[in-house]
Amino acid sequence: MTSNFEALFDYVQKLSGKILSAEEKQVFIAHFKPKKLRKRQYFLQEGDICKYTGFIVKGSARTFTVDEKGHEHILKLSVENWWLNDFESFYQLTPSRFNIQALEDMEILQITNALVDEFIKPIPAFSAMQNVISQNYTIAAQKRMQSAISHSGEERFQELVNQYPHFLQRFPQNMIASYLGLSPETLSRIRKNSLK
Amino acid sequence: MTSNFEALFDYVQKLSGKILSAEEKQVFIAHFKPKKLRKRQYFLQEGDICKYTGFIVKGSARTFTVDEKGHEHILKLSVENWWLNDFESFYQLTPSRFNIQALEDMEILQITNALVDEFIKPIPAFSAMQNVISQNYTIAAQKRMQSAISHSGEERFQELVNQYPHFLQRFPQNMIASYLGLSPETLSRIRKNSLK
DNA sequence: TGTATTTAATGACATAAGTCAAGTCGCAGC
DNA sequence: GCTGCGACTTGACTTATGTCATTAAATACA
Repeated sequence: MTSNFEALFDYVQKLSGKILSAEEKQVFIAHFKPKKLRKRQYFLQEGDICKYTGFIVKGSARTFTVDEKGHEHILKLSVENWWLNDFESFYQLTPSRFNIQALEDMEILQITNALVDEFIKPIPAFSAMQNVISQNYTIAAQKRMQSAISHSGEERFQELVNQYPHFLQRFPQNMIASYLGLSPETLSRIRKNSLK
Repeated sequence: MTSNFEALFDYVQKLSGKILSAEEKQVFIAHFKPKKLRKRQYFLQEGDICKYTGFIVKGSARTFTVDEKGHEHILKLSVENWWLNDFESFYQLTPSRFNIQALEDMEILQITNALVDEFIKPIPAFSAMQNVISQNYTIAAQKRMQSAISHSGEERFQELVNQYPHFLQRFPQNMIASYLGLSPETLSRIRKNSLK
């Protein structure tokens, strides 16, 4: 049962560059709760407050909105060793504008904001990890934004192929299209043309 | 001369919710260097390493890239009480992919990464401020990204009008267009149509 | 294995946005 | 007070992308 946690420990240690003591690991085990989600099950629904943040041990999920016309727009695709939450709702305890749904059966380790603050943040490796994540995230967000305002759909697709090649195997093409801000038909045509 | 620093002190105190002691203020004054930039002058050029981060006391700037066709794309517009830097280049000391140029005459307070780490980060109010900024930035980046993949040019323009109304007075329309990922002609037509 | 559901491809057409060129306006600098 | 440049608008046209409808293929699952 504890084996679930190895992925989390490895991840924290790798990103922080610090080793977790046996006592610190026990603190993680005491407060993170293992949870399973079935494919299609919702981790969060629009309008709800994101009470938990989850570390993804296995499986994948999408974060998306639904517009007035009923079209879904995927903001984030999440896989193993990423965190699952709506950052804004989780930290500010405000109703979320997003839905988060499992795309495959998932195993996560989840915890509330209050417990993070009280027990987990004081662990130096964890707060160091948070700083690294925050820095990486900022850089990635900037790149994605630059791509969005500067590049065509075809260019954005090529960048995704280069940056996350495994996404193509793992997610249906219509999800990829939505993530890129394209219609499924357009992505289908882009792929057809780029086979030359 | 010290009056320059009041804006910075106010900003740090407001965001962190902590008061700066007289000694801490002296640490800021000792390490941040006032610098003036003339309109059109570059704070950073593509390919250079962003050695400094600057707090904007007065004036404004744009962060942009130039693509193969010679078109400029504005990623960021920065005004008073914002920080001026390329985050990625500044923290990782890698050559920047961006240009940063003054749009008006500017007064900034600048400092190197090394000096921040050694003298400024240890000030509790400053590191608290950094956490708040990082959180706000992440939320803002997520909203902007959602907008980019979900909304039309017209909708993105309306969001900008609501969120940063003063930008319209302050920046030429072609800069706004570039920030929104639109051609100047398209933005001109959007404005014309939305006058109904 | 057969059947239902999801996903992908494609054609025909509509709409959004970009491009190029021309012309106007306003203003900074000589 | 000129002059020239930058900013904005507008029209004509092109290109990219979206929409709708249909069919085919892949997949889930009973």
